[in-house]
Amino acid sequence: MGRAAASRRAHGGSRLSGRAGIRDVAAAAGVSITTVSDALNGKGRLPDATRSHVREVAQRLGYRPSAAARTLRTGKSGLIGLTVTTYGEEPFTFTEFAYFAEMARAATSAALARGYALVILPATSRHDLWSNVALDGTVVIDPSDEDPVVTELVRSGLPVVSDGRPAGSLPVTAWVDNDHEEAVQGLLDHLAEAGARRIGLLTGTTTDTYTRLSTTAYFDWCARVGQEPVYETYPAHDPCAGAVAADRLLARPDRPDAVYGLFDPNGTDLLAAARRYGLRVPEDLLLVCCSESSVYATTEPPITTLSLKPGRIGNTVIQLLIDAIEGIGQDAPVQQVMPTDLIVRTSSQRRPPRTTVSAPRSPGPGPGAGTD
Amino acid sequence: MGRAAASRRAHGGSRLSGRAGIRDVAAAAGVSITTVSDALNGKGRLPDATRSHVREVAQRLGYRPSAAARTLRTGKSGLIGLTVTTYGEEPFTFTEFAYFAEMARAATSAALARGYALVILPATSRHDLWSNVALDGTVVIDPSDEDPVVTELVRSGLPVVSDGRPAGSLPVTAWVDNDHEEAVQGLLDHLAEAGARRIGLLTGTTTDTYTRLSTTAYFDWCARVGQEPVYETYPAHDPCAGAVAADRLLARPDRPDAVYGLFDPNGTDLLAAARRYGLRVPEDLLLVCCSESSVYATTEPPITTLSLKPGRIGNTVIQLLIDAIEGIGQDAPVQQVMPTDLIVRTSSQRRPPRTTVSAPRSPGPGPGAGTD
DNA sequence: GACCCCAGAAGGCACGATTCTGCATGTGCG
DNA sequence: CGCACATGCAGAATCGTGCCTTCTGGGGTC
Repeated sequence: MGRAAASRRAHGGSRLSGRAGIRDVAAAAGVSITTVSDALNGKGRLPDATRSHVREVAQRLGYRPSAAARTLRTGKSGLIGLTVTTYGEEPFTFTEFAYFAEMARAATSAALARGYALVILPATSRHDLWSNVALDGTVVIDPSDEDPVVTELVRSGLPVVSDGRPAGSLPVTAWVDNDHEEAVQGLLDHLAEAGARRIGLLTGTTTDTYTRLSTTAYFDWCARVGQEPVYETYPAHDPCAGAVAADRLLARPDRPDAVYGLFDPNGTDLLAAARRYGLRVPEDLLLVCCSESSVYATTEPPITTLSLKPGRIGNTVIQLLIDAIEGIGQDAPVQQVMPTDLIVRTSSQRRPPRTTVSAPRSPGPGPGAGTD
Repeated sequence: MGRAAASRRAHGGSRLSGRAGIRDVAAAAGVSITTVSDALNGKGRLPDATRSHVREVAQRLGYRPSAAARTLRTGKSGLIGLTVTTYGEEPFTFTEFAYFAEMARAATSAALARGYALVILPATSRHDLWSNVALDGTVVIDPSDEDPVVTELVRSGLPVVSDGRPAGSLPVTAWVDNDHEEAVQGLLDHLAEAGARRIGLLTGTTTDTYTRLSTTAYFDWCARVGQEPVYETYPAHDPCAGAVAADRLLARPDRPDAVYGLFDPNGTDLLAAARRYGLRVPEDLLLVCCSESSVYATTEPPITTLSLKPGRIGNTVIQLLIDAIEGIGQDAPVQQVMPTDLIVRTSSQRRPPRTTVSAPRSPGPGPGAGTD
């Protein structure tokens, strides 16, 4: 008892710390600390009268439980890491493309709805930073081959869900990805149906799975239909290099009559290159690029885009991760393949469906904000 | 002593908890907990031999200090909230525009360099979420009038630095903003010099300071040069409404011969509207919009943009916030105004500087990734 | 020889919440 | 009337680390 009394005296009520603690609430409500905790968390067996009384006192004192103390005790922080792999030497290319922005938006929203918050953590950050924040789990976007950070995370026992198939044998808890093979094949079929005889590819030099799978699918399709591959590569993190590569592709002697660009800015790059060479789109050149940007609805001409539906991916990734954190649905499949969406516009149709230009951003199945 | 022994026995070494704690390191190194803590944090007075020995043992055991315990003890979590105000009823429009993306990128990078991580927290999230994460400070992007979340944060004693002047008398710790008056006036002068007689404005219905200051600057400029204001407003969070408003503006009987669009997508919107009405850019219509997107370098024609330099803003905001958190430089000015950058392209020049189209994305003073 | 000083290391409290254990008090039933 | 049982609540251990305080020798000085 002597120790308890000394301890209480040392606290000195709510004078020392600016904010009210659970002890202050207990004292003000005339109950014990246990009762306050139980009343606020709905845990113990208390009559409604006590419960509401405690809640009211806590509200009046402006009591906010300490996140650090709760995390220390329960072992759960309610924080999810959002790891963005950096490309090359670039300091941090988060949201370089609209994909990341939309994916992060959906992930944040989904996490918030289940009571979690997202912490942005680039993969290149030093390890001491990772240990400086208590995470319940991590989302990894496009993990590269044998990412040391991911390996470290998994070894420390944290659930890790990746956006994109993990390369190599990265032991992630679960992953979500698009069906890139089907997407590329369907898109190439679409171009061939529109009259393309030789389809070119603008792709990247990076080794992430998206680039590799899409490029492989292109080669497979070429082999199947008996076309010689026509492609140019460039480091995807360098926007200037993309414009140069687009130029190279259209300057080739075996110039393609249709091009698919793997990265977001390729659409405008290819359009500018086509103008330089006097190629009309879609009459002389069919164009498709993978992008989430809405600018391609209003370019001249509007450009057909392949949407990876990053919103749906971000949402799914978060659901899987939180399920793993909370230990529910462990028997569910740990990998999930999601469809893509080809938004057909003028640039990939030899005969435009209408001669007059359509109304601006018609409310049809356009690139509207699909929040599902 | 009896209590200590019982306590140590209850722990049972590193069996119970999967990860090694500081006690395990102390036991393995044959020293006390205090010595381990001092050795790893470089705090006490220890010979280098002991220090390196402890470090080696900790390394061998894979010891990672508990972030929660450290936060509880020190009161500092190393986490900074990144608050994004939501527009209207939209669930969460984070990175709707390239501005947010670039600003968040720079802020993340700057915070990381000083040992902090960013937590994404929409302003509409319920209060219980805010108390669920221990923050050392918060960045608020474009706080609206008397934002309840900001008021709550400031009252809880946390440093709050806002991107954009706080509306009303929001008592933020510091703020950073562009010189919007000067930017708009300089831009309108530029258009007038290019031959514009009647300059229109495409602006928003929201009450954030950016919109208000820019619109006011437009009205002031009009009053000064004796031009009747010609403007259309629309809810900035709705991309479709932007296209419609652009259409409205060009359909007016007093059609302007130059337009400034306050928001990122306005450039393509106005370009599309001009095409619909058969207006040539820049011959019949001069165009400028505020945007950080690089697509305007390759549109037909390339569009002059006003860059707010979000990277610099994000970096400055973080520096100010961390300075306030760590209590250094309190006598420094708590508000900082930063210049903007007008990137002049074809759309605002009556006489293009060269008759031939320039090379793609020339390495000149273009919208390159200025990371400073 | 007594005294002080100081490097080096250990002891133990406290951060603020959760939660297990357990006591006191009503209530139903044999 | 007594025992089993549910209810309402308090005490105290505990999470893992930081740091304030204390202890212990060994060497130097008067």
